[in-house]
Amino acid sequence: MPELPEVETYKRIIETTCLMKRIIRIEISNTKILQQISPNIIIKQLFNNMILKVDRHGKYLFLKTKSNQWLVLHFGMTGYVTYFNSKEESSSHIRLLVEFENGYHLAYHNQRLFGKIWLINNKGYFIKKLHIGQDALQMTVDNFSDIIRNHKMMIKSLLMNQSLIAGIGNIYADEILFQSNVHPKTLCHRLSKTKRRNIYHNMIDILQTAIDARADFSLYPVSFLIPYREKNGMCPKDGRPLQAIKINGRTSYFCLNHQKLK
DNA sequence: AAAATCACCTGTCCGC
DNA sequence: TGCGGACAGGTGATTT
Repeated sequence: MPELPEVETYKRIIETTCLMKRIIRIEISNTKILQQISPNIIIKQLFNNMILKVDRHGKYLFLKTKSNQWLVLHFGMTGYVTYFNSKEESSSHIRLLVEFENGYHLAYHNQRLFGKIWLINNKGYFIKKLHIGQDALQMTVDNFSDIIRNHKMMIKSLLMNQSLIAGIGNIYADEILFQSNVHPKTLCHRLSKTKRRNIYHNMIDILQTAIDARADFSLYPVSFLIPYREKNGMCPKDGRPLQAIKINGRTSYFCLNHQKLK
């Protein structure tokens, strides 16, 4: 699930529920997700601690603790968080569970185990070390345009490249190119300045719209491609069948009628 | 330099 | 009904 709008939504969930509450219990049910740290250390560090704030960079969440560390969450393909009281919430895929002194829980769910959790001291160094680029929503139009101009790869590959632009994944890349009327295989250096700027503005609009809808697809505008991204899907603009091709091993959906390869 | 391929995991859906 | 394969909103290493 989680691209930038989903992760931003998780950020807001945590911000509005979990800040400044003492942690009284930590449960870790999968150690594969933990990166270079043992469950015991995480438990020891989080116990009696609290979350002071939450930052997001691309698809990563950074939970700052009172002890001045960062609990870093990445969600992979299937991760999400929930906040709940008591045991009514039972999921077999909760990998990290934090209980606060008010009796509520923050759960990190992850079915496919592609997610990762770190506990680090230096956020800036972490972002640099993992080669995570500038967050998509923090970019300026000139900044974004220059990145496109300076590469020869396919535009969809660039949009999904986390070291160049952080936060866009397979489905929002499709959405951005669909709204921009650009074929996903268009080579970056062939795009005009006008087109580059147009893609930028669509990117910002789409991400912001998705965030405002709390990444709930059912609340997205009818003009969005996302709900139609499926086998035998139809273009929401003209009703024609969507094309499905593979780019970098990921399925790209687009409408050949108004996303032509020039 | 950039695309394709594979690997990592679990679960579901589709076709024979 | 059952089994096998393809596929899923991600990332990283390796090969072409």
